[in-house]
Amino acid sequence: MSWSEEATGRLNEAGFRAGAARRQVIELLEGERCAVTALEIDRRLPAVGRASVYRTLEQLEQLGLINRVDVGGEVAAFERNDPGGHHHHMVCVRCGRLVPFEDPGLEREIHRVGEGADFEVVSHDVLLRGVCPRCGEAG
Amino acid sequence: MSWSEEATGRLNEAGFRAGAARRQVIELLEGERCAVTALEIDRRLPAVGRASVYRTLEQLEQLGLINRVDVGGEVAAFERNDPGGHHHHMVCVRCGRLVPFEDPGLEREIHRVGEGADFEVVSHDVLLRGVCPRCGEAG
DNA sequence: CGTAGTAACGAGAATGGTTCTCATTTTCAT
DNA sequence: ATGAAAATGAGAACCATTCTCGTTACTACG
Repeated sequence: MSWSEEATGRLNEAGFRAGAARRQVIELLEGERCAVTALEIDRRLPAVGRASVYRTLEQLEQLGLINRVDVGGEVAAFERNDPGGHHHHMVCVRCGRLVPFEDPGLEREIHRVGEGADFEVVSHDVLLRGVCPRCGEAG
Repeated sequence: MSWSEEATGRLNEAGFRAGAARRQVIELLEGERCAVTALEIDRRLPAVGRASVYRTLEQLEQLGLINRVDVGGEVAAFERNDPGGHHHHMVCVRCGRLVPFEDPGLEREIHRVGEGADFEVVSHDVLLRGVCPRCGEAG
């Protein structure tokens, strides 16, 4: 079952009705492997109102179907929560490019830290900041 | 040498003049062990203009004297960069409380990931989200 | 010690992402 | 089909942040 089918099903179970705006936002997210900002979604879906974009993102986030990604504090970005594709991000401090990576060893270590903490940890984020190969060459 | 003395010295070297607004912001940060938002600083320093708060934070960040901390995408928070006290954060998803922690094993693992990456990594952040002990009791 | 040049400052306007309001449209159980 | 209630979109409101600009204050120099 694809992520968009999973998402539609979970929304139905949660008591939401069908609607064109939400369907389009979900389809767009389905086609993105990494994070997209709310405004980019809005720009790419001229037929969908801003309010609906934000509403849909909020609903999807609450159901755990997408994750919010903070890379610089300015704008929030979102990506679908694919259980098999858990990853983190490197962001280029020069050009802002966002590159996903995964690392099982790092995951194990984070899990260990969570076990030993007072908090009941439910999720985590790792962000590496640096210079991407393209900008590194450029000097 | 205290952090505020270090900061003042570095600002002098960088060619900045002395000024009352910047001094007050630095003194406030000196007294905070963890992250504070720009608006909280503004509220706590009525004699200092908003513009000066943001200007000072920008200058301190560029000199590497403070770090920006993103915990939820809404507002940016800042804390002094204490070389001996590198740490990360756990944020409570219910009450928003921010708690610092450090873990050498995790640092090693992040360093290893950075070595193997295409990026030339210059800094990193880790954020654990969960329920703090206080909120966990409350149900 | 005065002075001039210039950086630092504060008030308030502008900006831009996000959230809210509300009238209209669409869904869906009946 | 029909009607109650959810979903939607346009635009206003909101709020953190940045910008503008006239004023203040620091400091190098005389």
